[in-house]
Amino acid sequence: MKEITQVQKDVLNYIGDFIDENAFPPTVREISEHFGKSIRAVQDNLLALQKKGYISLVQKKSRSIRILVDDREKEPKLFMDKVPMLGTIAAGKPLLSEENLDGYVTLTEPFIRPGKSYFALRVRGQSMINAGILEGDLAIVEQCSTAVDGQIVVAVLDDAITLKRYFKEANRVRLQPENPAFNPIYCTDVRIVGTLANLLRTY
Amino acid sequence: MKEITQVQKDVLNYIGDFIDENAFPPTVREISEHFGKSIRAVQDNLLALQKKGYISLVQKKSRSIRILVDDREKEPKLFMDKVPMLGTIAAGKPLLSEENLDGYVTLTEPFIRPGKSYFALRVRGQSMINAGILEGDLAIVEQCSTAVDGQIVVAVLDDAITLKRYFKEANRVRLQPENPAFNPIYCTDVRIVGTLANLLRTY
DNA sequence: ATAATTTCCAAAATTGTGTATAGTAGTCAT
DNA sequence: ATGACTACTATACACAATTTTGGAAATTAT
Repeated sequence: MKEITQVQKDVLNYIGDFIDENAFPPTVREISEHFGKSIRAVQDNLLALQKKGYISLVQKKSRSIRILVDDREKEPKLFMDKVPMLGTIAAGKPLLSEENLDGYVTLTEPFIRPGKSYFALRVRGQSMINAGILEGDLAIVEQCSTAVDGQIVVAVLDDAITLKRYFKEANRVRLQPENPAFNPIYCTDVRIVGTLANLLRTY
Repeated sequence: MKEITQVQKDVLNYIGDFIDENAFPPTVREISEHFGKSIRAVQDNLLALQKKGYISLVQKKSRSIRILVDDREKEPKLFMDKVPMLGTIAAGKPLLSEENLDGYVTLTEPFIRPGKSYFALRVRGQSMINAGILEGDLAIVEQCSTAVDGQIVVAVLDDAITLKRYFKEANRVRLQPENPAFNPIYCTDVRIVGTLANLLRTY
């Protein structure tokens, strides 16, 4: 983004403040009156701001200033998104298909990050209890197809979906529960669909 | 709120759509052209909408329509709020004072609910490990000063703050850890500051 | 039934508004 | 030092936009 001058910044911020107050943008004249300078001066300012991509203008339309980049310092708006919640997994359907969908949860940074995809999954069973993952907890899973040793992953095995700790061994993959009552699962053909990003429990 | 007619509703919704698309409101002319009716007709519509409090208009200013009540059906905006995160607890200071504050986490429904107050607390120690609450987890606590037997509460004891399961006994309160290596705390003078509402763990 | 409200039209009056003309002057990089 | 950009004044024009004037017909409430 091109740099803008202090004068241009002042004009841009005035426009932003005006819109906040009035819900519609100011006219060129209103801006010129506010700063006590000529109409042409403001025109030049606006043209410069437009050329630099900070605002857009529609030819011959009144109050057609639209702010594209708000330069005013204010709390940065935080990233927020709906994360699809998987319900019962229907055999033979893609994981995130309509059939498997069970609503959405809305989460914000820093739990989810822009540019990554997530889904949510209700934990079933006691197999991860020693990792503090209880039945009914909501697992927020970052979608990815590879994992690092020791990571908790969501894996698909014969149309079933499971949450386990991942370990790569010589010719196989070990999916390790965190509960002595459960045995590890060994498999050669396993599909990793995501890694555990967050755990959410509601009391 | 006064009822509006279908014609008025159509005009109001068109204005809303126009603003969504252009970031500035339409002129009376643009509305009249869109509906293919006279300028005066639209003026009457606008005046009616203004009188009923759905929009505001500024005399003689172009594009000065401001929508006060958006009649368009759209997804209900979900409740969202910043929850203060408590850091190290400074002795002798109120719990939610500036000194104890360590930023905010933003959460949404259904984890937090409108009308209730919350704070967040980073879990320290292993004392609740058998309840699946690990060191480093983020506890979302609903502020309240009473608890029900068996609930996990945040209690203040001699300027220290602790997360335990609450049990009322004959002449005292038992704060029960969820770890056999820890002993229960018995006290007569305990202040409950909240109950555990959610647990959030980031991997 | 009668009043009040709503909806609409055409045309004219009055302001508002974007844009243009014709300059002056300063800064900055090449 | 020369061009590119910035910033500004003052005035003028043409079209845009709000508002007014003076109606008429349909609907709704009392």
